[in-house]
Amino acid sequence: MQDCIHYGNCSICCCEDRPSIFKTLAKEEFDELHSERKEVFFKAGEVVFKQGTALTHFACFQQGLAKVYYERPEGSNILINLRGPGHLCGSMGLYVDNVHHLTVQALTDVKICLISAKDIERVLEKSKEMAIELIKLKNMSIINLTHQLANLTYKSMAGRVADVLLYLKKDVYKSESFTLSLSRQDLADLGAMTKESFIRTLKELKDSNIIKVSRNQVEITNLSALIKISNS
Amino acid sequence: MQDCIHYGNCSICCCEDRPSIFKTLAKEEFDELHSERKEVFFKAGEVVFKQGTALTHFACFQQGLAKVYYERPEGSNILINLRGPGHLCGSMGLYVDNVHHLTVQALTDVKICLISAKDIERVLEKSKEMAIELIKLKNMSIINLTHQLANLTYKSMAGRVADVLLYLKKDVYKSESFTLSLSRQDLADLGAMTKESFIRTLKELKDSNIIKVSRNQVEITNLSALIKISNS
DNA sequence: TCAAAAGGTTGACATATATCAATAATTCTA
DNA sequence: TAGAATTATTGATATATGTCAACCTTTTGA
Repeated sequence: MQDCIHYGNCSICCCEDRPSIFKTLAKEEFDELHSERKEVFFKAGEVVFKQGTALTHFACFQQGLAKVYYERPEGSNILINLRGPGHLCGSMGLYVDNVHHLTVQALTDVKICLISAKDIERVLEKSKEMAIELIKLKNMSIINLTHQLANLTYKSMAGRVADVLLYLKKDVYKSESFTLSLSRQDLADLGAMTKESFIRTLKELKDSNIIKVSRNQVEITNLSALIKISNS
Repeated sequence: MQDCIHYGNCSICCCEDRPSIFKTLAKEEFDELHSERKEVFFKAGEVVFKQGTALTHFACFQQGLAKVYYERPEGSNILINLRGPGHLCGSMGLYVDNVHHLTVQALTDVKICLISAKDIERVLEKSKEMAIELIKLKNMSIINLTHQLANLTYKSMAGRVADVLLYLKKDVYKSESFTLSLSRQDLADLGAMTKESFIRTLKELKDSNIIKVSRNQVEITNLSALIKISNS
């Protein structure tokens, strides 16, 4: 990674795991995005982007955790994914309708860089490398969504709960034990089930000594068993 | 639309509704893709792309209909969408792992242009317009998949069957009456349910005089009622 | 043309999951 | 710190959907 050419920390230059689309930029284009960025702090519970509103900025996450969900007309939510340091978010409506199609809400206090969509568009016109990186990112999203579609529609509850736990371990907390900043309802929304069902299935995993749970503390004690269950 | 500069018909120049990513190309880049294209015919039932194989070509559909599905390890399929004239398909693994993540199978006899992924990559390096069009296409896919995720996980069977019928009307056959080239199992896979459940629900719609069905002939007779059901 | 195969339909039944209601635990706030 | 509000948990029950088996219809191929 090239040395940082700017003072302070920001997700588009200094963050160890900044979004890949910013890694290939020439200094000039980089500066264009960097100088116009806005660093913003959100408190837990605050909404970063609201589904249906105009897409004016992208978010680069620096610190904290947020949930990204689709709000169904009748009120139920489907939680699509969680976003943390190094993640880009909010670009789904770009070149389509310039509207946010999902709501992003902070789960913990969060620090993000807001980058103007207009600036991104301008740089995309100049940097084919960034455009290609963005295509790559989009394809990765599509692959993920396809797997989610298959998993959420065909797996049993046990499999889906296992998937949720494995997702938290692998992509969110990067450890086999972690302290949740999500509510039981959030976890249930991630697995496309009711919170009662999630809780019950979680208890079964606990009773089988595959995980330890107490309040928001989770530890996966038998990973291979959990992986096996995730296939059901 | 600019006049066709080539003899014959092909999905990247003459087709009225050719994929939008080819509409902005300069003559030179256009020729590069055009001269290397391969026109191929598949018979109903033949596999165009097989999940897991190397992504060497994209497909531009000219005639016929194909189903795109994800094969689950245990054998059940989830049918993601249908592809017909003007549709592009097979680019999901581009810049990621260059592997096909879905299987594409002809439902009717099908005519497609195969365009080398290498050629596409080369042109993407030159044409920012095409890169931007591809980003747009990817975002549209992501928006669709998000809606599918929400619909398939939270709607009742009746709502999902209605969605399937409305999808066929709006995006596939573009008419309120049509002759299916999909089996009942395919339709069920589109709605994430068993074929028995699909058939039963279809019968309820028929008995309520919302649709007429006999074998592969379908007619939507009460569209507003069907739309109302699709929200349940 | 007939038998076999494939696909479609229906019914009886099992079961996974949601719903509703009551209680317990935790957190917020005055 | 107490009471209120939110969140988590558990149990009883309802219900939507899947499973299995039988039968019917259409297509296929010798």
